[in-house]
Amino acid sequence: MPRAGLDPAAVVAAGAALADEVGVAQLTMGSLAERLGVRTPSLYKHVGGQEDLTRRIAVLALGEAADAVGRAVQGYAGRDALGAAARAFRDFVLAHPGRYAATVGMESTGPDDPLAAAGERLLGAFMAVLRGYDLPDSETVHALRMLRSLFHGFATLQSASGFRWSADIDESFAWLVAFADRGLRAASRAADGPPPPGQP
Amino acid sequence: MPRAGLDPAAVVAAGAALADEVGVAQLTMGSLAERLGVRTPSLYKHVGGQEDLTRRIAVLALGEAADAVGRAVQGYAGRDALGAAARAFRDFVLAHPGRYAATVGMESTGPDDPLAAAGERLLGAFMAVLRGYDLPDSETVHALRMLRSLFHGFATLQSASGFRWSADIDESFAWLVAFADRGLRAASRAADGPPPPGQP
DNA sequence: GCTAAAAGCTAACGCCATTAACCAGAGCTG
DNA sequence: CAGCTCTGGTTAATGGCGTTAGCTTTTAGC
Repeated sequence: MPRAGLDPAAVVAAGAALADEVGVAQLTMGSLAERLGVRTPSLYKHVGGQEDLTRRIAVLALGEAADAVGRAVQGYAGRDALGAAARAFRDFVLAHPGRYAATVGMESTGPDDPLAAAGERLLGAFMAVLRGYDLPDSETVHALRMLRSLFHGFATLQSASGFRWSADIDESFAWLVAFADRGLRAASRAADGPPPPGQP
Repeated sequence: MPRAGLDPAAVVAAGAALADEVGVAQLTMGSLAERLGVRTPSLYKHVGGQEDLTRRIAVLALGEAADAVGRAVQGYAGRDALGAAARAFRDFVLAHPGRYAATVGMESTGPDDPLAAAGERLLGAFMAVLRGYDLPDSETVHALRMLRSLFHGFATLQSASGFRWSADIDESFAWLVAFADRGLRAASRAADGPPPPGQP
């Protein structure tokens, strides 16, 4: 009975890959064990159970997304940084729909939860983008939430085939990024001069 | 053996209510049957199974959301309509997290799928909002997708307690709506004059 | 080499979704 | 009013999945 040589990281990585292939809802302990050439109960030597497994997959996904966005942003600022970050994030979600889906609805249990740290890193990558638009400090958190909502929403909807109409999705995404860029530049200008009027 | 007097609509309504209480992932046929004072297999006389049940819950949720947004928008235009629609949508998702969660990742099987019709109605409600900003026709679909991504993303993230920091979430939402409004007004102005320059 | 922890296995349990087969009651029909 | 039938309920059974318990074998450290 040769050993398979598994460890938690290998199990989580295989689980994430399988989730990308079949969807996180169809990720079953049995199928993952089969993929790893092992019997189902053996997995419990490495992860606490299904809940723990998807949690670790979510941590992995957030970390990878943070890396991808952070890497894409390097050397760019302003609109270019925003575009690069947006593209990197969306590409990641589309390339890894299962592991990203594992992150939605995942709540961090405490301040020392690795999930919280991974989330912070991803937020930090977007924060770096915002630094290129010199927003008032009071608005940074709002802008961050806006970007997160926008990109998370778009990626989630596209990943779920939520856009029925056949209009070009890449074109919509580019429009959306340009929209966010214009808005952020306007908001940064508002820090210098008077804010844009409420009624044109 | 007195009859419970169930019908598909009653089962779906009870399922949606239960999903709101315990989350769509914990919505089990057994718990729903117990809630209805009936044995589990009896549910199969009214719905085709769990897949069919959550599908019907999603249709119900989309229809209710469309009603709520459509009602909120009545009599308003422009920024007021956008704010009313945004508020109505978010309130709905937060009040009914379970049934809304049933809609994500739900793909309509064909053109005569009731799910498609319900989705169209919700989109139509947001389309009415966009009519207040006279965008070029070519941009309407992009703007629609932007609004959908933005609101879906925000509501989903908040519903999942995804915003860790304590900064006021209502304030962020108001900022986000104002941001979208400014951007849409700029886009409508772009239809008249030249578009805003790429580099300031 | 010996020992002990780690990593695998089989067996068993319980929950859940689903199906089959059966039964009672309500309403229509004669 | 008697009876038939359709409907909405029932119990029983099946199969899949997650999980736990207990055993065994390999590996690593002394």
